[in-house]
Amino acid sequence: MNSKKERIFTAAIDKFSQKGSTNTTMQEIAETAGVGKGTLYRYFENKEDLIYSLIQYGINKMTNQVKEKISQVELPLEKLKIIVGAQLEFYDQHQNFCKFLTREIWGYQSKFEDYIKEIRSNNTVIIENIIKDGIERGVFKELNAETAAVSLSGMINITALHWFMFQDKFPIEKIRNDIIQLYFNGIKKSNI
Amino acid sequence: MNSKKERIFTAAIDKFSQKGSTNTTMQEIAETAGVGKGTLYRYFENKEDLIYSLIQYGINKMTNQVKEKISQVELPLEKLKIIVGAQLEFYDQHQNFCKFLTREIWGYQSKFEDYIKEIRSNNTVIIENIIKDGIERGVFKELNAETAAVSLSGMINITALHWFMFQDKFPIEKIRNDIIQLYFNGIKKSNI
Amino acid sequence: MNSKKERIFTAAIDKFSQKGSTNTTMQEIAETAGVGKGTLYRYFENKEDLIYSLIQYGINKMTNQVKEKISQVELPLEKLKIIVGAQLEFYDQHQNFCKFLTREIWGYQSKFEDYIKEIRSNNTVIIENIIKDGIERGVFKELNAETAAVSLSGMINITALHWFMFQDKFPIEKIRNDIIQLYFNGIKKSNI
Amino acid sequence: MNSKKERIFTAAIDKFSQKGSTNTTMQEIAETAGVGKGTLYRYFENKEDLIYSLIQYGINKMTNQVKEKISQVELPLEKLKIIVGAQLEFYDQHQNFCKFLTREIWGYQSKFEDYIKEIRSNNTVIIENIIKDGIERGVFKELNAETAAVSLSGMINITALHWFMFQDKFPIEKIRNDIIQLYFNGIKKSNI
DNA sequence: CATGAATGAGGCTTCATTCAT
DNA sequence: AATGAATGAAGCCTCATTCAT
Repeated sequence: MNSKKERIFTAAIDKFSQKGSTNTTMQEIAETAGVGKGTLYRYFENKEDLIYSLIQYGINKMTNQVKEKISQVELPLEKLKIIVGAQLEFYDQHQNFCKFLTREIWGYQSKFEDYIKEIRSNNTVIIENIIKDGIERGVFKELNAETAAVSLSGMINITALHWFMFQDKFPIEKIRNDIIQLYFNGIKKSNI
Repeated sequence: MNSKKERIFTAAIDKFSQKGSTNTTMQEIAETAGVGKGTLYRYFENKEDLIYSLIQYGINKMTNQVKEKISQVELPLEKLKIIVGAQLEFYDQHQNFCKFLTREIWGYQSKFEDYIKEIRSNNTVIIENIIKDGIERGVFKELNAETAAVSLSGMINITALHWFMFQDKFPIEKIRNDIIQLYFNGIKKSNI
Repeated sequence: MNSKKERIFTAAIDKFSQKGSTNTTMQEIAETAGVGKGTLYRYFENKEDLIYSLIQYGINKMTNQVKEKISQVELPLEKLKIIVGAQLEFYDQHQNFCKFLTREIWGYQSKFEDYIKEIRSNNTVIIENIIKDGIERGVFKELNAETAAVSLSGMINITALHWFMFQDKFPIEKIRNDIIQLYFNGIKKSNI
Repeated sequence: MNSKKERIFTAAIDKFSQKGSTNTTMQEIAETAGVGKGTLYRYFENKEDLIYSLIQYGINKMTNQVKEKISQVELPLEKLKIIVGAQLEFYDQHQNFCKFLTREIWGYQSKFEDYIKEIRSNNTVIIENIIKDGIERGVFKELNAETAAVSLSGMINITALHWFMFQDKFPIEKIRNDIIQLYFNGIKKSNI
């Protein structure tokens, strides 16, 4: 990856996460990246392309990181545990990207449609498949796998976002344990 | 509430949810509402004010609806059950507002900060308090109440959004049951 | 003169003199006059008409006041003395109108052309004729009467404006004497 | 001075003098200058800044021209003579600017306040000081120096404006002599 | 008669994009 | 290849004017 392109990526994520993509000017990105405005257009067709590329780049990075880790274990339960940890870790390392992504993904219908589908298939579907596998193996309850998968995604994503925005520190281990506990066994105390 | 103001509200939510607030022009809103451009400015100081008012109006409506319903039961468990149902119901009735809100709320610190705080205290905190109550009563596990509350919010919110965007129908009862089941007892099959 | 029309006139002069006619809205005038916005249009065709009428009204008032006074004396010298005093007095009584007028008169070419001509013939020409008369009678030097007339106008007008803007009080008698002294005998000390 | 900035200056003066600054659009200025609308904003922060800069630029130019000339003579009488000539000359060379300036300077307190003060101190005060000097030396009458200075300014300014607007030619030498004659010795024929 | 809600033309300004250097 | 001056489409907002009440 070209180092100048990386600088632009970083600058763009930085700005986008602070002010949103629409409120960030190409000028600002160029300045932050320390390149000329015209240079942006050597690496990206236009602003939209920059946003798309950014989403794709980040999603791929995150998905690959997650995929690699879950490939090392076999059981659905273990896989989900790893996903929660890996996802939180990634968000922690890339808070800005996380904010940016959340905002861009739940937004437009039209143009981003395809990208969103792709993100979905790259992300939620992974979880969905693990859950289906778990249901088949008889270790998970017979819930709608899609709902269950999206629920987990929502828990992780929104909790991370919430902590970023309203708290100073992000106690990742504690949060991970709570989410796993919650998602696996529920909030109710088992009253043997 | 003035009927023309309501028309503007509706038009704005409609457009904002489709294209995001920044990509929607005042012109478009006026046209959709069937009023003149200048009329918008009789009811709202400027575009920002329109967005603020919209968030506030919707949040209040939702919160009131939820608050009223949970006041009718006593047990934390029952309260949470009702919240899941009421929240999904509201989202179902106001899909566009739900999309708009999710998009506006997550992302930037910005000038919306205060509103977001308020929204939080009006919404997540309700859940948080119920959970704290449940923990004290010994019916809920000793998790971080904040994380647990935000997790539930995330589950409901993102699941609803997901169904709106990727599926034709919104089987509210089924989803409600799945989420409650998941949140109360977890995904793991109890292996007595 | 209708009292409501007078109130509008007064309000308009007040606002116009403070912010200029272009920066004053019909709304403001209506509010200051204590009437509805629509009412303005019962008395004036449009904003331009209001400005025109205002200029005309003020000029007429001033000219009449001056004309009446100079008709009481015969000699050119006496007439000029009276004009200086009367003009300063009028400006003093109608500072706002004076400011407004100066700004409007030395402005546009096009539309106001006719009005300006009229103002000129109503005002400067009076002085010009007195000067011509004085030259014929041999009491005034043989200067270009037009230049001499406009010069006096400029002296009076700009001096008044200057005092309004940069000094708290307007010592009208002192200024009148200085201007007369200056205009009649010049600044040079007569060196016997 | 950047040539494109000069072109904008010239275009702005041209338009402003014809229609007043408030009735001139940035669009028009851009077109007249032969540049794009956006280009104006590379050279001036906004319309107000353009007006300010214009006033300042012109005033400085005029004042410098005058100052330089009067520095070459010593006697108050000579200095004033030169000022009348230099000022008329400048107005003649920059008729449009003269119209623009007169219009902008007189009228409102507003935000231009500071600039007007500066203009005053750069312009009228020069005359005022010469007059004070002359009074001390015993060659000028003991009039209020401020009134005397502003009077001369008014004579020159308004006479120039008058000739520009109502006459085809501007017989600068003749006007200069008349004004000097008038200001030095008065209109009254000395009756030995 | 009087009012003020409603309108939309038009002004100022921003910013993605181009292109000459 | 890199730059940033230049551009003009497009957005927000104001305000003179109209007209139903």
